[in-house]
Amino acid sequence: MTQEAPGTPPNGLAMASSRPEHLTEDKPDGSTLVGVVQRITFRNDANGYTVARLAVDGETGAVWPSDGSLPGGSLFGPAVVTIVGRFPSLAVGERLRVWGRWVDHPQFGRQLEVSDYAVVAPATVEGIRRYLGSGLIPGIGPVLAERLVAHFGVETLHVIAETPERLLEVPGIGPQRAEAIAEGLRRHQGIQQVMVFLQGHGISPAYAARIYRIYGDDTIRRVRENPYRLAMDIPGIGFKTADGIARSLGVAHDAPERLVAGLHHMLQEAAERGHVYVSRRELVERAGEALGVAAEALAVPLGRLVGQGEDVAPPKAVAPPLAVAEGERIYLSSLFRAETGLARALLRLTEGWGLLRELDDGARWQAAVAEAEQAAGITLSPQQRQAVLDALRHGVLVITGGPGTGKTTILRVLLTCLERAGMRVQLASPTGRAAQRMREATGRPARTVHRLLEFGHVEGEGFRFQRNEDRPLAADAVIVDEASMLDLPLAHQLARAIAPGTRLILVGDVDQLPPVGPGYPLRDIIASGVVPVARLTHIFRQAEQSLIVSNAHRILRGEDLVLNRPGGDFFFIECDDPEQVAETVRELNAERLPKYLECDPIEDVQVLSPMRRTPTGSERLNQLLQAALNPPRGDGPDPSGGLVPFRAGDKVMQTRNNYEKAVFNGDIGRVVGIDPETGSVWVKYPQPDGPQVVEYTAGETDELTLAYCITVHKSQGSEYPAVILPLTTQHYMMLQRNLLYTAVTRARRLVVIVGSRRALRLALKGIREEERASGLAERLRGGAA
DNA sequence: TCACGTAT
Repeated sequence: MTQEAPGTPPNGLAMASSRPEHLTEDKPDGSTLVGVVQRITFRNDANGYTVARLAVDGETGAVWPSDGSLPGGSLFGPAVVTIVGRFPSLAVGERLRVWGRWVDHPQFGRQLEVSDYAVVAPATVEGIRRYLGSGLIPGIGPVLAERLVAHFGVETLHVIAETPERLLEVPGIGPQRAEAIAEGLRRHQGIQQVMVFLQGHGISPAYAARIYRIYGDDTIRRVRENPYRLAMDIPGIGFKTADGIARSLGVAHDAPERLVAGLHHMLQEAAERGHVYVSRRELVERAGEALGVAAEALAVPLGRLVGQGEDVAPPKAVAPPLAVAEGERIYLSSLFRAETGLARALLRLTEGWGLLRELDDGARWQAAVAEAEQAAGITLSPQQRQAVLDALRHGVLVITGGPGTGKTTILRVLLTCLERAGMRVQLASPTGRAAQRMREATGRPARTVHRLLEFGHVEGEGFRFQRNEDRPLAADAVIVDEASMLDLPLAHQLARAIAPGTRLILVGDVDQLPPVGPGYPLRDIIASGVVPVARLTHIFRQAEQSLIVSNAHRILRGEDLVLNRPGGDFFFIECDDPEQVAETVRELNAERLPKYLECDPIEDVQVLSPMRRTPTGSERLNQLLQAALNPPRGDGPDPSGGLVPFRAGDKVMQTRNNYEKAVFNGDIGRVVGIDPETGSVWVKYPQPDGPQVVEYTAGETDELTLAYCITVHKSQGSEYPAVILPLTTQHYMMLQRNLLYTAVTRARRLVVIVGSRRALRLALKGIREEERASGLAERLRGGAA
């Protein structure tokens, strides 16, 4: 005999309210049952799909199959039925009310397909014991559950929820334990309720859990209030998901919050493509199309997005507007702040230095440079010497030039000069690997810009940069290499952390690939004409007649390339079929190039692909090249039994910075050993002071990928004797001048492009190239912020 | 599912 708690039980455990509220108590077309979960037969944690056995209560208004047949059980005992459906979390012992439809499964017989369910308070001692002991409630296991139930009986749940202090009556439970138990139960019930609600609107359990972690018990209220907040607050949920939830909640197609969120989403999408702002007209047109509303309907929402027109909806809280309108340009607020802040900081850094230049005829520094050259055993060209002098005499300087123009040489002399003058210098770069190269080139410590600015977790504030105008970097000069990789937000963080009086020197090649994030500050700073720029054009490294060098310049100008000159260093093999391209790449790498250059096919040849996927992408080519260049030895089974995805001898690349191992994203090495027992892998990396062998445990090998072929993006900042570049029209999206330029300039001795003429032409024309919208150059010229 | 960086 069971008694279902009448109405809403005193402890609030009956969870009728946990059901999506749009559902009525009984569905006319289905069945409803109440029972205790006996056993979980099957469960898929990824989507919550569960098959369980439910021991059905006697008189709870159960609706049985209309043909009168009893599903399972007997006429006399409690019926045990199979229920099937999606349950975000379910524990043995839980008491459920389920709604659903009877189906006859060919293999498993009659079962209830559950469309909705609610957790009901377990009302029997046994039910409560099983529920609490299920392990689903943090802090309570079977033993403790037993003790609690033995003491409080059917009142147990009521006691925990309402008068947790009474838990102290149970021997062995102290105040802390009592608190933990109450909290555990409350939390579990909260999660249950939220899970059911979110599930009802088509959100996967994984996301539901994430949402609950952030919104807590406030979840249902907040999601109902404005589902579009999810897109902003929950990582991984974008506008599209939020829009789906909104639709399910019945939010109108032209509801103001939908349109505001849609506009915001368009701005974010533009930022992902590198744009700092979007013109009002383009924003409204594109958003109108995407949202399926007339452009005119967006005028008011746009006003609300930029913080105007509070009359539309009274502000609920004093939240800063998401966007800023400046004339016809609409910015995301964060990017507007970054752009104006960067301009202001740079202008402030350049101020006051003019006076120094006038007072100082430069003689003092000229002498210092000459001394430094001597000390370093380097003779600079006049162009290079001028760059060093400019760096010493200006607040901000850009040094830009392509590969081989001597940026590293300048860096060394400049550093010597500054240090001899007793100045403190800080070296940094946007990537860990570039910082590592800087360390090697200068013999001085160099860090990522993030580490320089002490990016890290601050209690109660999340992640942020801890160096800023209030706590600037202690240095007389900050030198940043590979500055083309700085995006607008990072450049802003950097500039604001530099005190007036500290020199900022940005070194980079502005023709390489644009940064990952929005904006292209190095390009804009140069274009503004406000900051002195030292342009290095003279190429020392490669012979004048090198086609690699001259073709690199042709690429930048969009001109046709000079190809296949006998004895030359720049070849094009025409090939239209992607499969044939892949085969040609393999043959070149494995056979022809090693012979032609008398070099090692793995160490000295690097295949670069514009993409990862496609038949000529890095993933496929890696498989092909691994088989060709490092075939399995012997024909026995893989000695590691498939535990290790690599073979001894494989060329591999580290894919994220690992300071503990001192290996950085983009480092390439060779597998020198594998332990088939433990799955450990040893990789040898070349280092200036001799190769280093690094151990990876089985769990760490996911930091590595095969590197016979890598993407052009990953190759940025590296050089190789020979480069092979597959180029097909399947790479359409990626065919840009910067990409071709970057790929080609990675090669010291030889470049071979394999692909279609059309693809090459597309890349030269930069057909897909989109100028990044940015107002930084104008702002710098305007002199104001 | 274009590609790419940083941080715990």
